[in-house]
Amino acid sequence: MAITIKDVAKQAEVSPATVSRVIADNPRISAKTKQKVRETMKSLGYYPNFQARNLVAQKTRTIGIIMANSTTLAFQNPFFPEVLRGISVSAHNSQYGLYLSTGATEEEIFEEVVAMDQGKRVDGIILLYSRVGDRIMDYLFQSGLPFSVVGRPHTNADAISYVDNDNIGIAKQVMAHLFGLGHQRIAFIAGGKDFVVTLDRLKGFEEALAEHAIPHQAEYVVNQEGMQQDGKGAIRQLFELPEPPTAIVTHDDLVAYEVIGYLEDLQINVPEDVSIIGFNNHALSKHLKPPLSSVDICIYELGVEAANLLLEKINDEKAVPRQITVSSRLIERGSCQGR
Amino acid sequence: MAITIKDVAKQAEVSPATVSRVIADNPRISAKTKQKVRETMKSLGYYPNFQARNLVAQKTRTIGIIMANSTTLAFQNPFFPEVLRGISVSAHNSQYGLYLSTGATEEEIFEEVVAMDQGKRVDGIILLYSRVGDRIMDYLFQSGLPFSVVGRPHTNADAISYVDNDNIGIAKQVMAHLFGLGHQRIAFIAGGKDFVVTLDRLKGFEEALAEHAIPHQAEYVVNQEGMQQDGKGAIRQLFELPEPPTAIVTHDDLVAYEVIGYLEDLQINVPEDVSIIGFNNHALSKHLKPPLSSVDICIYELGVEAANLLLEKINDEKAVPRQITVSSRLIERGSCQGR
DNA sequence: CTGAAAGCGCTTACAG
DNA sequence: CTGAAAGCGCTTACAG
Repeated sequence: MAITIKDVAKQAEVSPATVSRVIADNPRISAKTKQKVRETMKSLGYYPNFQARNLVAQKTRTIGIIMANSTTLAFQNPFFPEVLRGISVSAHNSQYGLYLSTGATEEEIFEEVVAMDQGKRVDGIILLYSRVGDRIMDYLFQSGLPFSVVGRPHTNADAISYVDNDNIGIAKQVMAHLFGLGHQRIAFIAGGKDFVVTLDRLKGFEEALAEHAIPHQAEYVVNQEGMQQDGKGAIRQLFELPEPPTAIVTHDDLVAYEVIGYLEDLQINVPEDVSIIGFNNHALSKHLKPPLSSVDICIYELGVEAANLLLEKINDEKAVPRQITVSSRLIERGSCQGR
Repeated sequence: MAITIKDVAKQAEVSPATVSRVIADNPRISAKTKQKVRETMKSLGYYPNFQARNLVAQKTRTIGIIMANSTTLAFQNPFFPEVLRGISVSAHNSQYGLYLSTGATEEEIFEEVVAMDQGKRVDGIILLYSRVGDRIMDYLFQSGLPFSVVGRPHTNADAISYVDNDNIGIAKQVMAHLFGLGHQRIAFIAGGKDFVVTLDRLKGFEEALAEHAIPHQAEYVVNQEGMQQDGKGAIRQLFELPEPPTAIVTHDDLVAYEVIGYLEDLQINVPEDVSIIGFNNHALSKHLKPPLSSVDICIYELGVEAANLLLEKINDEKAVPRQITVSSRLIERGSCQGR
């Protein structure tokens, strides 16, 4: 059996209450007593039991992290580890621990969220994604449990603390860059279509076209399902169009390189024949050939700020929901060319 | 205030003890009572409080995950998310949750491990790496807390449950493949030098050379520190040797592509001038040019088995330590050529 | 088959 | 400045 507060109390010849107060560094305890109790704790190797402490304190100093369905490609790209790194740093600074969802299906994850909330397993939750009509977000919204989101919520956004990039704006900037190089026929390889980030970037894409009076052709948009089922075929189709694109924007660098691979098979060269821009600025993108122009969305900062927003709500019951826009910028490399 | 067991008891007109037994599905409770209590739980929206339950049960149904220093490049490559996915699946199947270390330095992580153990915050720990002379491993070994390791422990390996690839063997296989293609001067870009996985692969590398009576040249081994400080310089140096290598083995695919980038800058072509093989079989490696020959180490399985080993120890106090070797195999693509 | 009581290891008003 | 007591929300021998 582990050392308890009673063992320390007995050994130090004080009451358990006093030991507890020494742990909490209560100012009403004399320096002498504190000293004595602390020595005893040390000599006995005492460590407070978290379960007991949490039970009476009615809090856990733990943050729940909800990630999207782990069977998706979410795990392939570096978004998850990088955002987690940001969250870790912020949580660690405030002495919070991290509890991870493990479910593989949306149903399982939903159950976990309910259990985390109702079972008082965490003090708050960070939702690592935002999708349209998400049960989990709806549940959190009505639960009263503090939470924050990485990504703009599709509904009730004003009433929710979240971090996001200016996805519409950055998509327009990417388009402006391509327009500036003389491109008019631009394809867009989009992420999962129920993710708000996808909708926003697509909106920026379309707005940019509209502002330049370029008609929006649906064939130029390839959705994630199309890429996953038959990426090669999807790209081939794109270039069998009567007017094939001269530039491609993809929602992720890894996808960009996958596309570049298919293009090489089709004898289409990047950037000579077609320009390409990715998102997420993968560590590899500056080393590979061609070096990829990519949008750095500052994933680490997204994580840090999401954790900060959550901690703000945890620490202050009536903190007003805040929204943080993390900067993003296009990093130009060698994958685009004027025409 | 949340609904407690007492509320349910009152409403269902039974004792709290009975409600507790219904939750545990105790066979001594009549079907009728169970039915009644369950209905009441549902109608009140009752959820058991984990803290309370854990406190009395003296266990947490939570697994602690210790990852290496998050400031390292560990986060760049897909090992971490993939091994975590394996652990998640196994943990979820057994209804265990995951608690993550957040520390940025070894000291911080050590403190967390102690807190997880002494504070009874987790039922066991999975250590995601194995390095020489690791305080954390030593602590766990003497603590009595169940734990398992991804990677062979450097000391006391027989007394510890761990999963690993046959790193010596697979390194030798990689070498045999290159020998078979006629390569004799082979460079090795190694991982962190205090990781056991690095030592094992290096051992396989050296044994293979010895078996082929090829002298081992220290200049052909580039360690991680060298790559991180000045990767480009390190590769240039390699090819300024009087007898430059004709093949390169790297500890990770991403590093392989980084190297390939430097080689292109040096006007050295892969695979015509130099062959290259990576480890970890990154999702991208089949799409990129050149498609990279790579060792698939089955990261997901490593995670699954590490979790299984831990659960085995958690569920059976006196379970004997077991070691699991997860298969690994070289996947040949276009990055090697005979000479 | 069910209940009353004790207890898991803490914290925190309430007294003094 | 310190202690005795009650209580956080459960579980589990012990009775009956």
